Amino acid sequence: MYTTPDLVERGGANAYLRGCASRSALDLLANKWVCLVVGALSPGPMRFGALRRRLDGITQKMLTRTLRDLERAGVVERTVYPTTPPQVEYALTPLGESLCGLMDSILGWAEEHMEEVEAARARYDERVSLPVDPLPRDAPARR
Amino acid sequence: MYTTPDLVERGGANAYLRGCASRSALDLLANKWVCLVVGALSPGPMRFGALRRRLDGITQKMLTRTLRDLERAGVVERTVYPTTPPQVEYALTPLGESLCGLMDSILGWAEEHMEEVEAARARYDERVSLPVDPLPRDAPARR
DNA sequence: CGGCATCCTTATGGATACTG
DNA sequence: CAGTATCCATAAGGATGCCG
Repeated sequence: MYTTPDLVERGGANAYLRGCASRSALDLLANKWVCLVVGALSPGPMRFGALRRRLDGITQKMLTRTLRDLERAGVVERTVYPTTPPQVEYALTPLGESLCGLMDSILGWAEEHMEEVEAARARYDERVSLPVDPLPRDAPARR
Repeated sequence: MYTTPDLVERGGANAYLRGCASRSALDLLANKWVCLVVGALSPGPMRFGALRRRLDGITQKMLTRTLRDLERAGVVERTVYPTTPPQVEYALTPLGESLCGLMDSILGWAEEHMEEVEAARARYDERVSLPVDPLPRDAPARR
């Protein structure tokens, strides 16, 4: 079981309440594109087009919207070089850089555990597609 | 600037590609309720109703769906005690517990930086609602 | 108590076309 | 190049009612 004094402290009474820091942070961070953009900018500033190519599959619309949200939140900084054609470069602010560790942890967890997740899903789908298998009639039933 | 050998290694060439581990992990984890549920279960197993009360504002539908997804992914385990009325208890699996550190980091980041985010948003909204302020005409313009 | 089923509204996000 | 604007399909998610 996972517990730390800190978690007990923070997770106690009214963590997870509607307006608290964790909730608003998750409103910002619990977003696929946000995480990917921050991750992509970790190594250094990047132009719009480069970001788009790096984040395979993102549409121009979603990239623009995500970058605006992050700029507004103070996580990225947008610099326009008034050349022709225009160049727009995005970089993490110090606040944005404070997220890199987090994003890196997610990446690490992904590579360490996603296979296990896939396997669990396969087992689950296997089980639910089975006919009613009569479990042994002792202690708590697990589906 | 944030760089680690690891990040350069992992974030190189084709991280963030469509089918890779990071993408599927984000499909699972970049979800408000998923994070909150894992966080809520960190201290120990909890019954459905307790979870619902703890996660202020979640609907029964979303809680059920989230728990099913997590059960399928092997992150939580569902145990039914066939009493009347029925009791259903949810607990993190070892895989689920491997996420606690991550969730805790997010909580920590939130409490450390969300005020700064709010402030940045206020400044941003201030700036964009201003009339066209003529910037000094030197190097790169920042919006 | 812990769901599932249904209806319905809103948000998300893709495709496409146009612009400085 | 780096957007903005528009339209449209689908998904997310809330409200409500019923059930074992």
